[in-house]
Amino acid sequence: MADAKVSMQDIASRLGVSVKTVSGALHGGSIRMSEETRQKVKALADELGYKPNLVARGMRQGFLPILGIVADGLITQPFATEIMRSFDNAARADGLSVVVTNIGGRGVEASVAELQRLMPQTIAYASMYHQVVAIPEAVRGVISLMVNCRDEAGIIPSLVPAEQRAAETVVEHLFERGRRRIAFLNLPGLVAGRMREEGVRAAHAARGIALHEPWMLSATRGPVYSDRARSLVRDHITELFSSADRPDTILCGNDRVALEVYGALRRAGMRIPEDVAVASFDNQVEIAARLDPPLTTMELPHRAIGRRAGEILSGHRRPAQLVEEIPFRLVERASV
Amino acid sequence: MADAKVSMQDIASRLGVSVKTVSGALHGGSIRMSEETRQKVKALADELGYKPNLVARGMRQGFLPILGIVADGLITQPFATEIMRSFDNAARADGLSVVVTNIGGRGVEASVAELQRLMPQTIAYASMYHQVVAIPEAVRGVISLMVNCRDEAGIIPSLVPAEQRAAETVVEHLFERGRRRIAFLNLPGLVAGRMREEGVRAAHAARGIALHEPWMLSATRGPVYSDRARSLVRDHITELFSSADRPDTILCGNDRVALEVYGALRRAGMRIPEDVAVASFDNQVEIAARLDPPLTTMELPHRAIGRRAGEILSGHRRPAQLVEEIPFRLVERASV
DNA sequence: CGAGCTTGGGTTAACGTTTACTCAAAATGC
DNA sequence: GCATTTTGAGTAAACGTTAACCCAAGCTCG
Repeated sequence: MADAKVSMQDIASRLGVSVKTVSGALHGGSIRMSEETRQKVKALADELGYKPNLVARGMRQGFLPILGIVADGLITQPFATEIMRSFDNAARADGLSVVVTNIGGRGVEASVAELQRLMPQTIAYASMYHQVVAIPEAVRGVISLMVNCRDEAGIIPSLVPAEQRAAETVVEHLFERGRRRIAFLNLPGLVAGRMREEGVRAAHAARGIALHEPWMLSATRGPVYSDRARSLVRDHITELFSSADRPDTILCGNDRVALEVYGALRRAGMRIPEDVAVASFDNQVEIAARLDPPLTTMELPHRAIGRRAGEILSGHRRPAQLVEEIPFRLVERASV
Repeated sequence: MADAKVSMQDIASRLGVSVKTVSGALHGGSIRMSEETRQKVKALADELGYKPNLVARGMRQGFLPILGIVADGLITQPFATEIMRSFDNAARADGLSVVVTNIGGRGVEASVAELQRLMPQTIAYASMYHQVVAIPEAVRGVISLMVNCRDEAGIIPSLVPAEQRAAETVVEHLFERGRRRIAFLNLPGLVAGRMREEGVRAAHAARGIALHEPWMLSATRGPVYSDRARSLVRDHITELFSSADRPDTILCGNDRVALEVYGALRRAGMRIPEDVAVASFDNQVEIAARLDPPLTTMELPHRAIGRRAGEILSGHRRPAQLVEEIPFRLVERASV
């Protein structure tokens, strides 16, 4: 109908009431008012196409319906856009807009300061990968949730993937499939890597199956797996299959490592899964689903993390505990 | 220093001047005022760590320092995050925040309405891939730039990749490398595909080299290349190399098609580039750089588009013309 | 039936900025 | 030296919304 901006004043004068009456009628239940007046106001507001001016309201209340995100590499890395997407959906359902600012080179404090200019309702810190972040004390009070990471001081509520549990699950799954001789090509430089190793050990212990210590290997020289580490993976595979004492399964630190492992195994003449099973973590679908055979992998719960974060930040739920762990999902494909 | 929010009023009363004086002093040059007062105000503002309240200013002026983006699949598709990233950088340099809203299933009007609630300074429409979009008349006036797409009515300034020019460039490059018999596995359902075909034809015409019509092929059945079209690509390759009249180059509609072509050629026993060269469009690095041999491809100018869009939207430059074409870059690798 | 309570709604003042208007003092021109 | 212009800065209103406060009328209850 009408589209030029309609203010409460317009509604009020047409109805011969005061602005406060209009505000009260539209605002909700708490203000006492006759049902008749309320309906009258609402009807006219609808008819005129009234949209509240959020900026004016924001000035009054001291904040805007905005959810600020300090993104640590998030936009940059396409892999983690899942988080953003489900986050965005959850926020929109509550009438909140999401404003993202990348840390870039600036540091957390500058990023938070930039966000605060728009007076967001809440600010969250979201990381592209599972890490432990040192949040400067000055901004600790203003960040209300850590997404896909934890703060070093252990003060801010956090949402992280249940790494250890995921490792236990996949190892358990391998046991069920009759695999007993598992080699782990881990990424030990990362938080996720360390926790997954714990899980692998715990799963073995729980079943009373001995873990072959020399098979706990590193897929990387530095902290992160990169193309430069390719040869290292190949060497590991060569070594593993040169002796008679061979593993029946290669568990990989992530799908990219698995990609390399596939190549190395093929070169070594091993068939997957007949001669050796391969399993992994992350479920980076561009890799995992396209490998031949498709890769069994533990899916990072990015979507669930985003959704949960949205719920918490828009106020529907409180975090279950200070560090809430979100479970992975086992994606069974043909490699086991 | 001081961090509790400092308002102009605070500065004014400490200095014994009026608020308007403070506003004038900080606002810039146009208001007449003694240089002494101005300096005094600025100094105290600095000392107190004054940050203007953007929301209050926004209410007064009717808009916030926000750049609104209606994203058509942009966040979803990691491929195009390049645009967003350089966009974000350009905007931040001007003190603007970027607010993105995904169209999702809602349609343009609803998305624009949502954005407008925050009173952005300007709104742009950004697409994940080069397309022609029908912008409803109601919101035509409010969208000031089309990014990586054009509006059907030809009214809104647009920034698009120079598809035809890119095709000319790569074909020219192939000619220079001595290739004369080029087969094109195009994506004819897309705007980009149609324009690239024009370019391929134009490049042949410019050099007076005959184009072999049966080699202008489609890599897809539907409009977009998907995994389902794999077999079609394989069939084309088989066919092309079954006769004696063979091409010496396969130009692919995009890198994913090239990926499939690599497989089909290998199966057919053809070596790249010795027996046949392969070139492509997009430079999706995860594919193009990792293929063996690495793929020569025309890089989509996503970063340049984002940067240019940021410049235009923050007001530094006007678009050169209604539809501004941003050139691709030839990325030479070993496949030619 | 009157005191006190409830109800419905108006009045007014904020929130922090910007800006149109005003006005006094200083500077300039004759 | 007086009239006029320029300069510097104050006053006040406005942006749209919310909220503390107030008041009048009707109600309940002893």
